[in-house]
Amino acid sequence: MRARIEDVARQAGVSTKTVSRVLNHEPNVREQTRERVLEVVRKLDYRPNPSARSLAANRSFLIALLYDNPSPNYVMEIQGGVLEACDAHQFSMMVRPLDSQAPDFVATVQSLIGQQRPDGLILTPPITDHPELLAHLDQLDLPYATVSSRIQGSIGVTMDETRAAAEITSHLVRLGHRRIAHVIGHPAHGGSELRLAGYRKAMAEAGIDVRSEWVVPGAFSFASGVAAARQLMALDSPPTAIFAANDDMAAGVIWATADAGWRVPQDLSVAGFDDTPISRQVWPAVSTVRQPSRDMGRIAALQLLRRIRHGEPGELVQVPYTLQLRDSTASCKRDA
Amino acid sequence: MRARIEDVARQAGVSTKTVSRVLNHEPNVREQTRERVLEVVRKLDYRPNPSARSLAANRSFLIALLYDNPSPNYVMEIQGGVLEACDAHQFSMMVRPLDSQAPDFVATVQSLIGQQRPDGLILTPPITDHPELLAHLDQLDLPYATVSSRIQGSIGVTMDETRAAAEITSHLVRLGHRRIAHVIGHPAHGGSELRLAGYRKAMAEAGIDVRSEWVVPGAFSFASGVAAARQLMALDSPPTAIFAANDDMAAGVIWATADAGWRVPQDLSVAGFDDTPISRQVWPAVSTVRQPSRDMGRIAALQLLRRIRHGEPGELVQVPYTLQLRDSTASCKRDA
DNA sequence: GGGTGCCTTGACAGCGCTGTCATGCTTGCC
DNA sequence: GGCAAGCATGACAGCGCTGTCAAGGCACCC
Repeated sequence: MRARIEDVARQAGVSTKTVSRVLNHEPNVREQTRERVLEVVRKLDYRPNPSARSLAANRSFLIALLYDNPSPNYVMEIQGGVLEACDAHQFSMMVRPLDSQAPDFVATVQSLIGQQRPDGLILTPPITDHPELLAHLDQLDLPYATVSSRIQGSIGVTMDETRAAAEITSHLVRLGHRRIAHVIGHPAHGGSELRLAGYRKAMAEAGIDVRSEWVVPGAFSFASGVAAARQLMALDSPPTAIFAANDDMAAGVIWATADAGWRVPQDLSVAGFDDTPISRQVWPAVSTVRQPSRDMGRIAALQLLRRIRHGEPGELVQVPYTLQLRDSTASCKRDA
Repeated sequence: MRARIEDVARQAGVSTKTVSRVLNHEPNVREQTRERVLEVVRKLDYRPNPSARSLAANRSFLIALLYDNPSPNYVMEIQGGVLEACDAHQFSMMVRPLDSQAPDFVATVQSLIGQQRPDGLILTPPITDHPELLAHLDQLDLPYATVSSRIQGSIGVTMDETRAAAEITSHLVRLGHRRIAHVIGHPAHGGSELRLAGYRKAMAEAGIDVRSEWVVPGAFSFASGVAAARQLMALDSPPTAIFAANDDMAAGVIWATADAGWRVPQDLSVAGFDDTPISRQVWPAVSTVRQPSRDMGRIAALQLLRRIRHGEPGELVQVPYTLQLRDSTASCKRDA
């Protein structure tokens, strides 16, 4: 049978409550007592029973990571970061794939909360952009942190997507491109607008008029990249560069151009966003914007835990991005 | 305040124990009583407190999914399947990324078990092939299910990888190829051997002698596919087809050939294994073997739950594969 | 009619922790 | 020296459920 708190208490010559104090880093324990307890804990390899702890403390020590199927790569990275933070704070993590477009979305989340009773939630895009859910959570007074979103008053982690999108667009301009198209992301995803705004900003700064046919809708999927590329290649005066709002779509664009016999980057430059593995696994490798997804997961979880554990307000941390310039972008040949 | 079992019992006019019986599908409850209880449960939207349940029942109602970073795509699929099964049985799932090569691997798992106390484990490759861990789990008498492995006496789910590998190799033979190379998977992964065996079997059946330089080591990564392809292309008489033991490596092979100016499938046919999204996201799309990963996750979890919940032995279920023939394989041109 | 055995139900203890509150001890200060 | 204030610690109840065991009710049989 495994050790219980009572065994530790007896061997250390203190009450169970004192052991509990030591284990939960509560104040007002003499240093000498603390050490004695910790020694017995080590000796017996004592681990508190999480169920008993949760029951008595009326908290689950659990946070839930909610996602709605952006790329598996992205989710796995975030998940890894969140787990890292949870481990460091004796919390556990549960994951929940969801369909944020479903009519019963909020009810589904509500049911999940009712069953598993997490102490807090981590929301990833596009779930971060679901006002009805956020309102519901606020009403329940259930803390949540958002990843990569700029919800007013929210805590979590964010990135300046607009500036990043502008920067990679400017990179294309500097290479000599003028006819630069943009494939928009999924409309339910707040990042789509921000990236589009960045594209427009950079184009405006370069003094280039954006023709309406250069801006085509996408859905963050490989397939939508293929469709967008076909549409753009069919224009009378096709673009010489395409900035897709994520890597999957950029890979789709490259696939479609290869399928049509175009060469990248000679005939067309292609840029993506996110630096997911797929950006390195197509040929040529895609120039893109790297966001530190794993760190973002970790930071979001840490902000949430600060809030849950210590009642601190928590903040919205902005993380840096970096341009990853690879082989899919080059100076403009076709117009030369 | 949320409803407790006592509230349900009072309103239904029964004891708490009877409510407990109904909720846990225990036998010997009169039908009429059961219905009355369930009605009150619905009315009050009662959900048992998982911590109290675990504490009293001395079980965690938790299963742990252990993985060591094969592709994120694969893990996400398995994870989705396992979650599905858990949801259907009121269990929860925790996930755990691990490094199965680390010296303290077994100790890490042990510590995880000690802390979270899962009622069972789901092992995914290559963790399924770690004899020391399996021995340890048997000794602890902690049930586990394996995915895609053929451990004697284990429960879970498997696929006939050897036959699948033989079949896709035969497909290349039928296209007219004779110089067919194979890129082996990661050596710690049991599937690598099985796929290699299938390749050899098909070659033998076709009466083709396998030259030793055609069989090159890989590691299931995109980069290892690139390296293997470069090695094979440098041969005096390079192969006309390459069967890589997974899709990531097949994508790497295609990348390397494009980089070297070879055309697929005109100059070289390439086949993969697994049917992960990457197989459709490179150009040309890769011919591969599809295994129903999500179903496999679900089935493995179901077998494990049968064992945990009902003490049934559980079995090793074999699932079917299908060949996905796409554009990366074609009849042999170079030798014609 | 009475005994046997099964079905159905309930009383109650207790799972292993933490919150509350009380207690004794130390320290600092006038 | 005496008193207030704060620190360190422990006793105890109770979190919400399930396991155990006992008991009552009922059907069925000889």
